[in-house]
Amino acid sequence: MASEKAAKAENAAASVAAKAAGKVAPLQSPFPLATLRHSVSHLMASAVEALFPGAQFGFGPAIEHGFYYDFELPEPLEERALERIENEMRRIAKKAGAMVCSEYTREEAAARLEKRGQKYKLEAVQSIPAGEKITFYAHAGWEDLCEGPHIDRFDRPFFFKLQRVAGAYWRGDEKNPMLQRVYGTAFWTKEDLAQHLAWLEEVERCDHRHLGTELDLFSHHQEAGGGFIFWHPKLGAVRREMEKFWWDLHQARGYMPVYTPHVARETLFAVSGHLENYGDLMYAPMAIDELPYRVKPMNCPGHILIYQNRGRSYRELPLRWAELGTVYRYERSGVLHGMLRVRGFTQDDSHIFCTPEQLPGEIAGVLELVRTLLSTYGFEFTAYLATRPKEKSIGTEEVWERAIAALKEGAAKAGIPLELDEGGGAFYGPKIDFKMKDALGREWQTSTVQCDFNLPERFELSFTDKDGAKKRPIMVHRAIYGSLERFTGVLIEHYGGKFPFWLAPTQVALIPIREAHGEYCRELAARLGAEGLRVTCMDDAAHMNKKIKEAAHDKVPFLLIAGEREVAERKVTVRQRDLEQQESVPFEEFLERARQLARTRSLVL
RNA sequence: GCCAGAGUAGCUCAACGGUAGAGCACCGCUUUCGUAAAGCGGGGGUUACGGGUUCAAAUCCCGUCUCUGGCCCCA
Repeated sequence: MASEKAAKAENAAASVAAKAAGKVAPLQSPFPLATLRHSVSHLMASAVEALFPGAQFGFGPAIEHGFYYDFELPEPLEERALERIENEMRRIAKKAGAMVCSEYTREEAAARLEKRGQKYKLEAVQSIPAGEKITFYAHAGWEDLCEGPHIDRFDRPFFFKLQRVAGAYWRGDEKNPMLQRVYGTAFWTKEDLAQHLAWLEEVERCDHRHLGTELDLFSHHQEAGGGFIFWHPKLGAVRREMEKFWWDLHQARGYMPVYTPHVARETLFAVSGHLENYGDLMYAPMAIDELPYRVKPMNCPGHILIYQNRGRSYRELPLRWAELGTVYRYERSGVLHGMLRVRGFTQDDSHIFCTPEQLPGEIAGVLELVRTLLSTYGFEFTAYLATRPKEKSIGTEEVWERAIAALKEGAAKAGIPLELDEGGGAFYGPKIDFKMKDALGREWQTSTVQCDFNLPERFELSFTDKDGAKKRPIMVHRAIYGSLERFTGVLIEHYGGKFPFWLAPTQVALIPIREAHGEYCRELAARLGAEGLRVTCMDDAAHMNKKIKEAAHDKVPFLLIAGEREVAERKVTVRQRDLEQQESVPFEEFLERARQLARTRSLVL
């Protein structure tokens, strides 16, 4: 078992490394890539001023894969203007020569910006703390307030591309005016740029929205409104496997299933505090028998009602209750995105009610569960301990300390290292969030474990302890998939639509060479089906070339081809996804292999 | 929600003021074939929806819905 896990992890790591290779840029030249990109953002700004006189400038930093610069322009910027800007950048770069840094006093700086009418830059210069240096960087007669650092000159070889235009609020605050942002990227070599662009193409190819259409996995509909996912049968099959796996893990760890309604009286959410703290994200009330009801945005109040239904003894704790609970949240239209950001989604939600003493053990249990689940899908992950927020939060300092200590202790027990996310906790308690890395090297937030001091208080939860005293239980919220929709969307991209055998919507396709071999194939299909495998028998009149093409298009893991030779020897010719070479094996041997792959939830295929 | 762009057959796209088209998919007939598209034929669109301009609108204008890229927020 241990070696099997190691093999899984190794396989996943190799695939991650291979795919991520595209985005790792080697360090070269005397300046880091981020410095080059920052300088190219200046170059772009100077080009924009040349082409759009009267432009106001915001900020223009380097970011993870490139840079951006925010502008306020007299006219809307269209994507097709990017080429013009690029050409102007090349023209300026040719004659630019050196990049020169000058230091000024606050007054001098303000005067220089005033002269050019740069209102955003003026605001920026005013917010530079006293005592800090105020510098400008200039090239080709164009200067910008900037702390640097920058490359020394523009006549070095470098390669860039402007990518897209977008809107962005000044200083990220939606009360401020919206500026136009141009994103781009830059590299020291042509090859690195080409490699990065190839990686972006690969990301595009793996986009779950495209694959979702191509593989007939899911859809959304204008008739239903944005943010609601319709799972097609093929993705339904994947989800059933995910749910089965999920439940197997939970059952083995002492969780019990609960089921709660989707709608409840508004008063329930008033008691829970959701109305007050979460109201903007909740759907409007509906009147039932003249009383207001709400669609649930979270599952916790429902689980609490079950807890409260009778007195609880310390003997029962910890209680671990789990539900695949579908919740609905009003998300602003602009944030919706495929399966990754939706308005209705199913959380693999669970609430653990326990004593303070039990907390570290419970946390360790959850973390182990997270690790087992994520690694089965081939994800690497990082765990972050999120501590008390600076602004409002509830609970005494002592309670927070104890909970954080319990989270740390639990993580140590489970052998999971924690990064620190200072002040990132919820107002009601500290938490551990997981970021998992997919095959393309991108990070996603899914799993979370949260301590909650708020709800037990609000609902006055209690248990009777050994000494007969009523005490307050601690509540742990945790979700591992987070949202089935989001996790599945990430999975589609992670696998590029090539689901491993255990998850594949169709696991095996049988292809008879002639009609006469159809009966043999149907028999084998029935055998495989009886094993619980998802099989299709392609015994219609089409030519076999076409069937192979179709099955390959659907990314079916195994094609079994049977003609005269196979029928005679009770064999099948196995054509494995993405493998040129094929082998002819006894059917029983294939069946055993398929069983094994499914049972172990192998990532190998 | 905000800024910008877009919505034509199931999918990918063409037509960009003058009769809405192609490839793939789908259906039918023929073909029974040894490894990634067999041949022939056929059906399918109130051009997202609603209004307007015009002799004439997929095409121009306005509104709504949905989507895309971002901002903000988040599972």
